[in-house]
Amino acid sequence: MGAVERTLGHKSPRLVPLLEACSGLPQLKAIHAHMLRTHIFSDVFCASRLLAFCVDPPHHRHPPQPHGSPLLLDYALWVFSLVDSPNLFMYNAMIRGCARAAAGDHYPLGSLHFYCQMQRRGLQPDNLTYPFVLKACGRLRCRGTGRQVHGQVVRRGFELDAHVQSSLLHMYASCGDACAARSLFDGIERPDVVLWTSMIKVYNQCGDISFARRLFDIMPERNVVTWSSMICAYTKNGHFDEALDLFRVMKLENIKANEPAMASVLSSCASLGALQQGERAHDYIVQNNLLPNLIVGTALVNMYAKCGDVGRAISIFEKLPEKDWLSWTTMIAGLAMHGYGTMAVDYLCKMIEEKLAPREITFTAVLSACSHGGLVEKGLELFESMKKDYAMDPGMEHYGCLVDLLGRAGRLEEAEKFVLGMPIQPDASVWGALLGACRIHRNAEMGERVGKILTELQPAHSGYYVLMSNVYATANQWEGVTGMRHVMRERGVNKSPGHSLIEMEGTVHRFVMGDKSHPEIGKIEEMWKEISQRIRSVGYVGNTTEVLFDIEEEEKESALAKHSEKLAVAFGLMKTGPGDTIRIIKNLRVCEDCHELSKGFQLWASVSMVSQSAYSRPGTSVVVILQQFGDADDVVPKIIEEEAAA
DNA sequence: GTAGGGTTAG
Repeated sequence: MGAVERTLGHKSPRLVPLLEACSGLPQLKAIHAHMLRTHIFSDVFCASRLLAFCVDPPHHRHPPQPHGSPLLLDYALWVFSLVDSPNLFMYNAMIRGCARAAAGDHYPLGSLHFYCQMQRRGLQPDNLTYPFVLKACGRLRCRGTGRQVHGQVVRRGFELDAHVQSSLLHMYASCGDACAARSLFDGIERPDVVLWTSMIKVYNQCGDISFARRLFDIMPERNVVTWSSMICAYTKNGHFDEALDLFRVMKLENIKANEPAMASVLSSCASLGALQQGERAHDYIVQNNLLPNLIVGTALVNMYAKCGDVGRAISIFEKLPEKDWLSWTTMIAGLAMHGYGTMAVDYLCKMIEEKLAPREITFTAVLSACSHGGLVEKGLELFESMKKDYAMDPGMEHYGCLVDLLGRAGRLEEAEKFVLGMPIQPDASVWGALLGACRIHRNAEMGERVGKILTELQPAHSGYYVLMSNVYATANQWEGVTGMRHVMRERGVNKSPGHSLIEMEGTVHRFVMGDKSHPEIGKIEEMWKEISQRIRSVGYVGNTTEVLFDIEEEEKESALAKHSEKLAVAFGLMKTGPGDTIRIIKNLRVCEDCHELSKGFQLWASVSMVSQSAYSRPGTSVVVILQQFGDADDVVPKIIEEEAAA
């Protein structure tokens, strides 16, 4: 028998300690039943305490859970409906609970409903009502309603309350009204840290991140939240280097980062493929005791998977004390990137066994795992299960994955039929997946048909022109290639430069095709010459099918030699020693020749390729990982001899 | 008699 049951056995249990000891809904129901039996529920104070428990349960305070508990909130809604004339406290509790609820729009709407109802019943809202009414307006992105509430705030004289002010700023930020936020802020005489920090969100929301940074630099005081807000803003807007730079400054200023900051730092490392910096962030997290935290843990899994170390990702995932649907999905997506199709499907099964329902993006991840792992039948089966067992309408990504699945397996006609039979209008990503399959299986006839549709759908997207001329090139139809280049020039489309990133001693180096700007470019080109001679001696012939121009074979090879991934490989080999790992992150897919070449390296290195996106199409990122086993000079000839002997 | 507030994350 627990404390609650024991106390309930007393003649007149004291309510407050009883609720403090209560650990969840079953015990709460016992207490509620007792209150109804003994008629103390009709006491407004007692009923208020019960509601307060539902909205802020003591077991949710440490660690704080910003969204509250949906089950308890629904119970609160029911309890509230049993009360004849609720008081201000009870209305505030309901408005607070609904405004904070995690899922769906109907809860924030509930806040507005209770706010109107209390006034109809003659109750005056107070300064503690407004922060949550405004939060609800922000979450609903109702600028009109928000402005009306702002008017009522002024009429009732709460406009000088700092909490109300920051709620107003936040509401305008969420509704995208930077002007209103700015004029409000300018009217505040001595804004505090929180108000300044809210302004960072305002400018972040409307995309003016450099202005947000200017505010950050000039504000009189900064706290941890200010720092993490700025780091998060950089990450959200794709300024990953700036995010990591700011984290560095933060450490120099001896400010201890918190969980949200670290989640963003890890996410930036993931996008940059910056494994070393990610590892350092991991150390920092351990040293500062920021684990176990569900979100930070998931961010670590994501970082290790995207940086190419799926083994670490798995071991961290397995040790997470708590996992939700998103941590499972992140793990499945990580396995998909590394081609572990069967394992990804196993993890989906385990997730379902843990009673966690897969969501739409979970299916995107597992379908892409099937397509990268060649599990065609399993993929088709899961696609059906998604519709049948989970009542989901597949989205564009799911159709894209399926086209990719069929296309990669060479079932091109089936894939095309599937696209034509889709219940929603296929977009460029779906056609792009089919075009990619045409290139792999060298089907110029279908490729031309699909490419025409694509370049009409997205005339400014360079990737599809490139892919289409690749289709022509693989089929040796050079007139087609020249034609495509002509159309591109006519339409003003430029091939967006592919780049390769490589991290050395914590610095990320960027290479683009034919790039001469790197300070060590001379040595890099020397290194490349040496490598290419050596691999040529073991039988490497440049795969020139992907060069866009109709030029002589030798020239094509030298065009290939300038590919950014090769510059990065050469640089990596220069800077590392035996046993080191070389990781290269690409913004576009790796060209076939560079892929072949990396495979060629397997003579003295272990190579794997990882695509960072759900399904391959022009513009996806690919990670090339080279593991050096030994010094090229000694090892290569030896291995070759051994191979020859075998 | 009650107690309740603003900014940051995968």
